[in-house]
Amino acid sequence: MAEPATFAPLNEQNRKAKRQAILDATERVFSSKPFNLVSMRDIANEAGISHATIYRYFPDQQALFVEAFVRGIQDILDAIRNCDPRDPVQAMTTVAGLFVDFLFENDHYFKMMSHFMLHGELGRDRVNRLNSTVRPLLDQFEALFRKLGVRKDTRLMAHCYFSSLNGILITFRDYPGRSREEVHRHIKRLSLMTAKLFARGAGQQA
Amino acid sequence: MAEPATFAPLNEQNRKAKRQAILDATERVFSSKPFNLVSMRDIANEAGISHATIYRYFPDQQALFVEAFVRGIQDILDAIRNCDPRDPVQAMTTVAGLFVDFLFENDHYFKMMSHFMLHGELGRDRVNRLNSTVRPLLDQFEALFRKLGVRKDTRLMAHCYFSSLNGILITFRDYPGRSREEVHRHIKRLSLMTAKLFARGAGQQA
DNA sequence: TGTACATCAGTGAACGCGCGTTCACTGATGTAC
DNA sequence: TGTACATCAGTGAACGCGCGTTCACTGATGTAC
Repeated sequence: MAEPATFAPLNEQNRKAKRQAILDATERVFSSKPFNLVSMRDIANEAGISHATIYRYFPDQQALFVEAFVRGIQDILDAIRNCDPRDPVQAMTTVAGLFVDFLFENDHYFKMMSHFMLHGELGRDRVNRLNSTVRPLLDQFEALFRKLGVRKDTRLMAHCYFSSLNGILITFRDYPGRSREEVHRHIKRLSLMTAKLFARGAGQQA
Repeated sequence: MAEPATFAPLNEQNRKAKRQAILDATERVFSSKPFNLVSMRDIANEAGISHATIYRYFPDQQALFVEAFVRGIQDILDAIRNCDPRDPVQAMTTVAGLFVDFLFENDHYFKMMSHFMLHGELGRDRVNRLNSTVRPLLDQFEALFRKLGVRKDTRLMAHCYFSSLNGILITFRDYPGRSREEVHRHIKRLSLMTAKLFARGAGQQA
């Protein structure tokens, strides 16, 4: 009874490492092809395992995708969390830039997010998992508006700001006939314009 | 040579009517189930014809969907076009309300739009067809900003406004655990807040 | 140290499904003479 | 009016494909005695 206990955590570590390896592969596949064409076989192939093996680590495809998303956006969440809030007007545009840049460069996260948002067929638990992942971002936005002097409806404003940036990305990411750089510049311009608008509008409201 | 000419238009009319009937059926199916589950067989079934018949009227599924979308959003485009622009501040919120209400009630159009935006795999011609359908909306927005006194970057502002409203819809339409009415109220509140923000920000810029 | 046994990660093959699209064919309608 | 022919809308069956998931099995590793 004592010995198995010393082995269990080791196996558990092993399992975690394998899970991470599968998530790594998932991420790589996502960056290489359109979201809707990513299959379990692709991911297994990329990870160098059989596709059946994935089901030993994740109950189904949805769970795998949700985990990959949650893990993948931690970096940008941290970056935004660490944004210097002493000059809130400046911080508004910085945050917008970070958000938009990250989701433009790593557009598979964005596609996953949109996919989850558009297809409401996720189970309650998984929706909650996604929501609590995104919540810190809204908290951060809300804190900024408060620093800007807004006293009323700060949460709603955060919602507006968040969805505006989302909207810019989804609406203009496939501008036809424009190069990737042109699209990026356009998106960046729009998001900075929006950031200023919100910063100004918030200041005025206060 | 003379007789066939008198018959041809009649057949052409017939063809048009059939096309419309198929588009009607498409619309009905879209309202009844999630966008990604709509199949050619569903639509044929709803129209009371064989699924093979659809291919006599539309070259492929994409063309059918694009046509259904273009036809379907004409109503809302007209409604927004006829919006009284004499009080531009008021018009900003009215337009936002119309836009959001319509796309919330008829969310299949919204799903189609998002789908087209997310999957850049449409041919150039079809993307252009979609774009020129949406363009009047941007024109209308731009005109409003001009009325509000904005002189610079009016097109960019219209882009911001358009994508903000889009973003609200896509971000909050599947708020988990909220009733349809609650979600609608939330979306409405956010869009009016955004409209005010833009109206104010534009006025200030002027 | 050696042997019998249990566990379990990993797997290739197969299941079952639904899809968009095509094909060969039917039959009604209109044309030519 | 009658007959042979052309056209073409409409169709059910079938094609070909790819998917998520499951299953029965293998083989390596660790355990018990």
